[in-house]
Amino acid sequence: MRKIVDIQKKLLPDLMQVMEKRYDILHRIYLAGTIGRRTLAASVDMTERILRSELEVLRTQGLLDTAPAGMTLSASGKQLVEEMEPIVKEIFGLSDLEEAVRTAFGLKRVIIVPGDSDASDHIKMELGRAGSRVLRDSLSSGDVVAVMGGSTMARMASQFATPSQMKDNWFVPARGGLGESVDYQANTIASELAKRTGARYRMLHVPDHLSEEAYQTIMQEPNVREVVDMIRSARIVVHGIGDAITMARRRKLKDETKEELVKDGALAEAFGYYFDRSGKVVHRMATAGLRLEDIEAAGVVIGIAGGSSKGEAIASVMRFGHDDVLVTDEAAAIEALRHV
Amino acid sequence: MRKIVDIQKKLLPDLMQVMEKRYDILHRIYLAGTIGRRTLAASVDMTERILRSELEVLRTQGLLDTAPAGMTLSASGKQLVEEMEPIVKEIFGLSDLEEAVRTAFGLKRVIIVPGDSDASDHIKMELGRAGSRVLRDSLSSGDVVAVMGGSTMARMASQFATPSQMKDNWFVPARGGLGESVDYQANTIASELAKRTGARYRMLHVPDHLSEEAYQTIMQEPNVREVVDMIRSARIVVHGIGDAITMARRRKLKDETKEELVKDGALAEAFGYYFDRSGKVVHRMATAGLRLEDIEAAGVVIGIAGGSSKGEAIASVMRFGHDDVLVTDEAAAIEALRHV
DNA sequence: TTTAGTTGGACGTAAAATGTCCCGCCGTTA
DNA sequence: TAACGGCGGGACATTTTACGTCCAACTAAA
Repeated sequence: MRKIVDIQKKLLPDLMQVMEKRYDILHRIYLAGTIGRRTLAASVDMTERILRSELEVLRTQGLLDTAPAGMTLSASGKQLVEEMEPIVKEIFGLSDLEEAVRTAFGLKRVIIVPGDSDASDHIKMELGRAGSRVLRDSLSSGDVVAVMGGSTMARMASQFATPSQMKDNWFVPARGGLGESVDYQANTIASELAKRTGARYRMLHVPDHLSEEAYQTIMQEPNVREVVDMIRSARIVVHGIGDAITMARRRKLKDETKEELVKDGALAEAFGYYFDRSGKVVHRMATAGLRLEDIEAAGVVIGIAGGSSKGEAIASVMRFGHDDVLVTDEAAAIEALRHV
Repeated sequence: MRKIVDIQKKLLPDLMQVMEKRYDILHRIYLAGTIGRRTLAASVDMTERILRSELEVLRTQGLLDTAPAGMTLSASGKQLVEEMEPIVKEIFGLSDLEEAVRTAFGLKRVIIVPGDSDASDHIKMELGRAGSRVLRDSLSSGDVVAVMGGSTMARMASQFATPSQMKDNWFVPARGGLGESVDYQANTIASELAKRTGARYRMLHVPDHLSEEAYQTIMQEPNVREVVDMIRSARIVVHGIGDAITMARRRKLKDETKEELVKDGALAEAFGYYFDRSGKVVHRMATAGLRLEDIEAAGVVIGIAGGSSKGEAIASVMRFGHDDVLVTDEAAAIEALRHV
């Protein structure tokens, strides 16, 4: 059963949405017993006319009876709702969890894929796909998108699919930083996204750990300057979320810095910043690119991370409070809710 | 698995069509390896533009890669097609059967519901629902519909659902005939259909087995005359199909008439006529209403019957050759094909 | 180099979806 | 009993979407 639903989700994403909508309507009527169109419209948050079209379909299917006093489910309508409950849980079951996470961290939107990224590579891929969908749906014409690095971001990029070319979009790395493996660098990811979508991109080649002097010098370079300005004007920011200690090691921070991080209670890392349990910034990576104020100014900030081991880190970054959208998996979501 | 799909079909009536269409597209690309839009359009029999919209969905879902040389399935697209093959067989298995029956009897359209009406009442209901759908889809504004009696027709009527009122349609009994139980009389069925749809109806109260004289007299009655004229002008005729002997018994024909029927090889009964194996009329019910020439003149003739026991009778009536649409079940269809 | 086939863009038209308003009906309440 | 509020459903202008059609740019193979 699981299988056919998965297939349908891939093949008929539009119809699945419609299905949810129609089930929602039926379910409300089921609960209300008998209810009028206008009342119902308010309750399921649709305009009256659009609801009406849906009701016509349901009536055609014989699921709905109409009387002057209002609408009621027919026998087969009631039966359908009852039979559907477990199926709906299966298909849309994570929406409750999504809503819980959304309100817990005050986010605009939360997408949760089923499973645990720590346990299976397949889930990691799904997470990437979900992330790419969110990014695609957030994109408007002319948008500049700043992306961070990391393996999750790389998977997101590799799963990105677009119906048409996006010639007037830009992808840029959110920050410099060449320390990591090339595949996972923000530069690489920005360029892959651009290639997959027909968009344009810019790279930012600024080494980590620059002295203040060298930093100032390199920032004088017109082409570096130009890229940095573009990064700072990004309307959309997409980033992964990491464990602070792991990230520090991967970035080869000095031992004393690492100790300092531990002392300050650094727990999570995102877009070059290190956060403690309460979401406070305790350290920042020394490189050019997106600053905190740019993140605050960005239109849409999307965080992507999954796996139960990252739950706490995700909670920490979400408490920081500048993300709009979180894409995660079931295990991480449950774990994150424990650390609200 | 069957169950979940059945439920979804109620909520999304065109789910199957869309799914089949998209699968078909993917499958062709799968077979072709790499193929262009125009070639593909011809191969799946769609216009170029409509195919293009579908392709966009598939591309968005990451199932499809596009290159200047043509389109190819992505890895997950290939996987999807492979996973779908058995599912498609199960879900769409009946469409092959439908096509076989359609061509065997030269019909315009065949609808087959899974199962055997003889075995389960549930299937009988499904048959009724399928029949009501066909009738609904055939209806145009202003149509006069002549319906016959019988338990299948009664179930069809009770399952009829319409999205909106049909005030300018008429339902009339195809023939007189009061011999049977009231619930199954054509008059009752016409009135129920009218009530369920907001359409108008006329009744025809003419007893069976009238003498020629009485028949002529009753036909002089203006209101009888009027109804009969309306019946004969019906654009749509809907009828069940019965076993000749059973029907003869139910209509309380005289023993000698029954013997005659047997002698003439009467096998099936439909709209008051008895047919032999080859589809030739061997007897007619003596009552007012639709004549053979009216059936030939009707725009749409819909036959509804199911159950393996009726397979032969169905084949016989279909050979008669004036039906346009057949609604039946899996068992009857298989049986009918044996008697082509 | 030519040719046939490909994608993607563009655009006017047709069709469907939608917002909006109103009417007549019915049960309830004053 | 009369007024009222909520009901379904009809109607219609308008917006949005789908669709048919044509064309330009490009590529791979002949």
